[in-house]
Amino acid sequence: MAKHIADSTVRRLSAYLRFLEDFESRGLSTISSDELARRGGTTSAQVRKDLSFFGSFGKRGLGYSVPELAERLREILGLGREWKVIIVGAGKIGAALAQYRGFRQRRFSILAAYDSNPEKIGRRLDGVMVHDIEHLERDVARDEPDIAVLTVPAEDAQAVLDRVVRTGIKAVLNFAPTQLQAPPDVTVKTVNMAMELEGLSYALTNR
Amino acid sequence: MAKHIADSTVRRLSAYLRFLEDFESRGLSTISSDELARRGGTTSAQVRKDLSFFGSFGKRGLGYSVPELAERLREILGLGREWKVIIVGAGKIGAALAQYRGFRQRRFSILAAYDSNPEKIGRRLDGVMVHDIEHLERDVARDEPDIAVLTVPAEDAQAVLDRVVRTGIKAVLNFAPTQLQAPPDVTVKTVNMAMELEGLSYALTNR
DNA sequence: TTTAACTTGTGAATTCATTCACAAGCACCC
DNA sequence: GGGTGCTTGTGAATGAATTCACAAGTTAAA
Repeated sequence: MAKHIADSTVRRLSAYLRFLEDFESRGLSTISSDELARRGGTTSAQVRKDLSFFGSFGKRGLGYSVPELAERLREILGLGREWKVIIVGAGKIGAALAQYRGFRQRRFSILAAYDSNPEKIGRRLDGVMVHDIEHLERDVARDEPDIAVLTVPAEDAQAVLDRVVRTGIKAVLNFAPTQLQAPPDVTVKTVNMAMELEGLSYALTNR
Repeated sequence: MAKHIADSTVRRLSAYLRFLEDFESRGLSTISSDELARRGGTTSAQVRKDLSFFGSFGKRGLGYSVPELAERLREILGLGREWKVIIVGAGKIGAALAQYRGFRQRRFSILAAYDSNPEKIGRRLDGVMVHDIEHLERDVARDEPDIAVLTVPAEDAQAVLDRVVRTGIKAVLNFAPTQLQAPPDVTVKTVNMAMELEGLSYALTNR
């Protein structure tokens, strides 16, 4: 990939794809940047600029072919294949994620969960087996998961991340409310509910 | 508030506060912008600029007083008071949130959960009672919650948000993977795991 | 074929956010 | 008191993201 694409752009592409799939299922064949923008809470210029980083997919005067654009976005986002996921931390959040439909819909397949608590090891979270974290390295070498989801307490998160990174996994989704350090070739995305809540508190206070 | 403060700035303030509280508990009395930046994965200039929007809290040559800056940040973020929260949707994610420690730590107190499924109504999620959503309007009028957390299926999210907005609630944390429309005086923050996962897929694909 | 109505793709302009760079202030020591 | 070493606060410079604005391409209808 020649140019660097902003994170915000990738997030919007992801949103556009969702609308396109909705349109696709309703049998619509074309859509304009304007319509896509209205759904995505942005502007038509933004939609066209976002897409222009990757090529020109539309027809002037007409708009975009829904199935074609959807397919191109799936390609760009790397959703044309299955991604293998492990969950590290079998607490409540881990359990909620194990049954989350969004994973399957996008062909993210959950291989296993890991925990250090003997009471949890051997149980199942919605069909996902909880293994002893001591087997993490062995299992990763065997199953080659692409993504690790971290749902461990904040105080353990950095140590667990370091361990995950050493296994060679290059993508991590972190739910611990803490800033993590990782080498540059490992992508870490953090979902931080505490931060969102404080954003709401700020908004409620300063108006 | 005179100037408009960027979302990214507020998120960083939130991160700084977390480190400050950590320092506070370890009894440290001062901290430099440089140290704060190292922890927060940013630069010292960024830290100072962020704080400068709200005043000047440091001492040249010395840094910032840890308890004082923490207190100021709590004020700025509106964390000096209790916020009342309701959870709408008593599925797995709602259940995970009901027991999430981060709420209590920041004095976000969960009043109740709501669902339309008769099997869930009357049960408890970690001490939080699940009520019939038909009582939402009555209960909101009585209890005056500040924040609604939406953990309903994506296809119901907009309708439920509209209903929540009509009760007068001005802040919503949405977990449904969908773009929601709300009036400008209502702040909606969306936590979209699907989008984060697709960001990881993109990163893994384009390297 | 010509015209009218649309809509894309994209440089240029603008707005917004981050980084630079340094004067000014403070603490400590000689 | 003056010098040294640090660190803040902030205008100015840079960089990044968004919006503007319009030429160029497409369809459909007259």
